[in-house]
Amino acid sequence: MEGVRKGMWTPEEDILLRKCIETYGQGKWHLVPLRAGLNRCRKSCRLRWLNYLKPNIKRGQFSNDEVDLIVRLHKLLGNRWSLIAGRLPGRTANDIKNFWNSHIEKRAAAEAGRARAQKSITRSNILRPRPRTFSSPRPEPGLVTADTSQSHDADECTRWWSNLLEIATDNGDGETGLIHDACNKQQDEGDDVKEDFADFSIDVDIWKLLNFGDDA
DNA sequence: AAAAGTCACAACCGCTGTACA
DNA sequence: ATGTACAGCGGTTGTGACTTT
Repeated sequence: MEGVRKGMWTPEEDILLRKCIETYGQGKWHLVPLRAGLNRCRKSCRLRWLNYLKPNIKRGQFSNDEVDLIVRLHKLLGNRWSLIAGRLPGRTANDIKNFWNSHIEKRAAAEAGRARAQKSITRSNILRPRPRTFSSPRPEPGLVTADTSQSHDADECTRWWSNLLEIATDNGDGETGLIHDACNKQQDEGDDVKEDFADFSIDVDIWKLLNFGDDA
C-alpha cells in the first residue's frame, strides 16, 4: 500500500482497530486495515493489538517474581521472547524484550563482569540455545498440541526438553539446575510453580521431566 | 531555565516458517 | 517442486518523558 501511516497511534485509530477486532475477531491481519478503515499496514495493526489494545494486558512495573521468572526462562530459552511471554500472563513479548534490554541485560552484564573476575569462562559453562532443528511438524515447546497420536513427535519433543533441561541443569560448576532452583524456591514460598506452567500444552509429561510429579 | 544525557516504551524492519495453489 | 502470500518473531530504531549538569 502506498503511503501507509507510520509512527505513534492516535486514540481514534485505536478505537477503529478495537472495533474491527471486536467485530471480526483476531486473525486475517491483511484484511484488518481495510475492515477498520485504517491507513496502516497489517503488521502495524497486529502489533498494536497484541502489545497494547488486547484485553488483560498487564501494564506497569514487573514484580520481583516476574523478573525472577524472566531471568530463569531466559537462561533456559534464550531470546525466545514470545515463549517467555507465554509464561507470564498479561505480559507481551515486546514488553519483556524491552524490559530485558533496558534492565536485566545491564544487570546481567555487570554481574558477568564480576563473575569474570572470579572465574574464567570455559566451553562447558556457557549455556547456549540449541538450534531449532525438528522433524516436521516442529514440536515447539509450549506450542505443541496435545495430540497423542503423534508419538514420534512426542518422543522428539521429550528428547528436546531433556536436552534443554540437561543443559540448564548441568552448567558445569556444580550448581543446582535452574528448574530445580525454581521448584525449591517456589516450594519454600508455598507457591505453586506447577500452576504457573499449567498451560504448557505439549504432549510430553513435562512434570515428570521437571520432577514435579514425584514431589522431588 | 535550558541544554545534554539517559531511560522506557512503542513501533518498524527484515527475516523465517507455514500453508496453499 | 516451486512460487507466493501471510503470520509471527526477534532485532533495532525512534520518540517522548525524565533527570542531570
